Amino acid sequence: MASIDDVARAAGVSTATVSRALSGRGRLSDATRARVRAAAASLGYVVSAAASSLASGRAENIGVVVPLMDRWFFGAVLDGIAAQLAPRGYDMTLYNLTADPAQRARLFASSLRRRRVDGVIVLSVELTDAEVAALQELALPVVGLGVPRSELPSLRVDDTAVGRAATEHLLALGHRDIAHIGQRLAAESPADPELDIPTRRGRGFAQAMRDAAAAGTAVDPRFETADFTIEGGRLAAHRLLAGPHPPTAIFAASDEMAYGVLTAARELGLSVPRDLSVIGVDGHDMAELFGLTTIDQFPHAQGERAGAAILATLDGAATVDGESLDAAAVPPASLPFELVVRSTTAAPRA
Amino acid sequence: MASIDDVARAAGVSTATVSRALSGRGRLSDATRARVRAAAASLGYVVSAAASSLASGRAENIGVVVPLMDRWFFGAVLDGIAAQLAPRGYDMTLYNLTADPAQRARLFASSLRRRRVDGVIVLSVELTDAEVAALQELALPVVGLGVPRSELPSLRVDDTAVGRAATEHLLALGHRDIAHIGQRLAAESPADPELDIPTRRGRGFAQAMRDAAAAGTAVDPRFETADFTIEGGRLAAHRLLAGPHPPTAIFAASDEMAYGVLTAARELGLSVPRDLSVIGVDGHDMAELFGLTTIDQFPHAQGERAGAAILATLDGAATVDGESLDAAAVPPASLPFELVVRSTTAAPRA
DNA sequence: CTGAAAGCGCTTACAG
DNA sequence: CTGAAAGCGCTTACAG
Repeated sequence: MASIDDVARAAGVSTATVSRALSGRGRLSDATRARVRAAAASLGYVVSAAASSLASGRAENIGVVVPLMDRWFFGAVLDGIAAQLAPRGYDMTLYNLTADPAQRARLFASSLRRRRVDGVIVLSVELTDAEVAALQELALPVVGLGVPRSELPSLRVDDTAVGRAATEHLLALGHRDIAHIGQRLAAESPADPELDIPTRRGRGFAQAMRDAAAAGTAVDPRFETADFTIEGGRLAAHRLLAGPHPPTAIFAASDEMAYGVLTAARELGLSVPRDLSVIGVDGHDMAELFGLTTIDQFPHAQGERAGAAILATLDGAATVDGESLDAAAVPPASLPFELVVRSTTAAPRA
Repeated sequence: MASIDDVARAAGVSTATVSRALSGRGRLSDATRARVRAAAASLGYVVSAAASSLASGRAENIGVVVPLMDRWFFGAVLDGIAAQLAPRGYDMTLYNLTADPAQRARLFASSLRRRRVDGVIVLSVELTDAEVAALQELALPVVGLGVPRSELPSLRVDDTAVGRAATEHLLALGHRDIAHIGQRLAAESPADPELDIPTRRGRGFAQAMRDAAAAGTAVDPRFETADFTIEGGRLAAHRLLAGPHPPTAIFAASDEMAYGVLTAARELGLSVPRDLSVIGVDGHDMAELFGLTTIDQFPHAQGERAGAAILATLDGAATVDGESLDAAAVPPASLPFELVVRSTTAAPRA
């Protein structure tokens, strides 16, 4: 394995010059640069990550904290992040944040503190105060995606608006008895950014129903709590549809729960959308296959934005040099979403 | 950020002793070890990955090469790998191997050669000869999972047996006109390990049908090629079902293609399994939801095995020290699979 | 069991 | 534009 000394010797320059030629940092004549690069290429020399990182303080690696690896949604986000990082030469190392307290403690107390990464992207996890503090003490750029914490620069879609949009679609079709499967807004509404995603979608639902009532429409909002899995959605739908006065439409806070609702409907012999309208949220891979009406939130594009945001923060930090990290480098703008109407929603039967 | 010197000073020992106490390498009195660990804990000291890696040659990081990030299957595998690596303190960095030649070249020529990882796991990708050579020149342990290359130690399920099992299930139900969607075995059969997964499943299908014919059953095998996406499966099914003499059963080489077949059947007004039986392969997340009969190959467990295999190779390499890497540390045994019968397969109509 | 010291392979002020 | 040299923060023979 060739070292920088081999390249220096082959090109007849110092190792300092090799470093400059290969990294592109510092001025250098074109001829020298070309000669060094040719020597490096012919020797198959590649800079050692450890040595470069130790000397420069740059790891060229981004840590991504993900709550679940085996969900399509996060895979799509990761793909979007990688698409931004790879062309810039950054690697991506994954950290799974489970529910296990020991595992979480290890992640924040050691894994993330080894200086292996230049920045971290945190995906849709609910963090404790101690964890947020640990993240801040990292002295590394952090970008959240759907992380309900105002202390952290975080990209997010306006989930209250998402909840409203889904509900308003059903109201516009003429539904009045509408149920929401997700998370119900608890008594008092805390400071906005602190609400988690499910709760915000639930609030959007409640608001839209309240507005409809205020406008004179006799609505009947219902809530069921579920855990964002297919099975959870299925069970919640059964509870909802078993009653004497079942809803004519269900707004599930995720596409996967909506699939569960579809399953429950089939099990009960209900025809969708004739007997029941169903709408989800995410823009899941298979929503088209199911003909599921949904609010697409473009997860791949979300990943790209998060990747771009962390790189921008890094670039900014590099320029400013030494100054505190600029959280403002992360655009506070809401991420886009879009209602996609397919065949699981229609007007209720007369 | 505390350094090893701070800890040494606080504990009243040399940095060598701190290193030994924290890494657990080398003999050391219990009292000293405890004192050093206490000092490190109270200072919040964590070893720098770069410095440790440069000095020791160990990165405590495994590279995973994946062809697609946004498929459930790979997410499940990654989750299995991470479950093995994390408790051992190993990180996992992801490398997306796309179809883009420039991107692939960059991956093998530089990303993987930065010495950022101690070993690499390669997931279900078809590698060119040059790529296999590049992997071998890495002088790093490599474990393939479903990689059709005899040069690389690779874990795999016996996909020919998988193909046979799926086909035999349909034959046992009484089907005779059976189609396979996947990859057809080309003219001559090359050396076994070099056949890719789709081709091996196709061969299993062909073998089972041939055996049935030899046993006196009048079978009618058909093949359609598709790209392992839902849409590809749907299109292939349409071609198959449009003809004058459509098959009564379809064996799709992946669950996602089977979902496409189910969609096509619905579009054509065919009832499953009354008019058409469908079986897939994978044990996909949503197979249960669809009631899809499938051959489960336990992807999460596959990831765990691959993670354990790479760690075992690393441990072996550490013990043998200097000797060439022991490919035999990877168990050549076939990975398990299992037929899961649900509601998309039944006897054909009389 | 413990320490002094060399060395891992780069990067980057500092000079010129 | 280029080089000599210090230094990044550890680990590990080598001694004792």
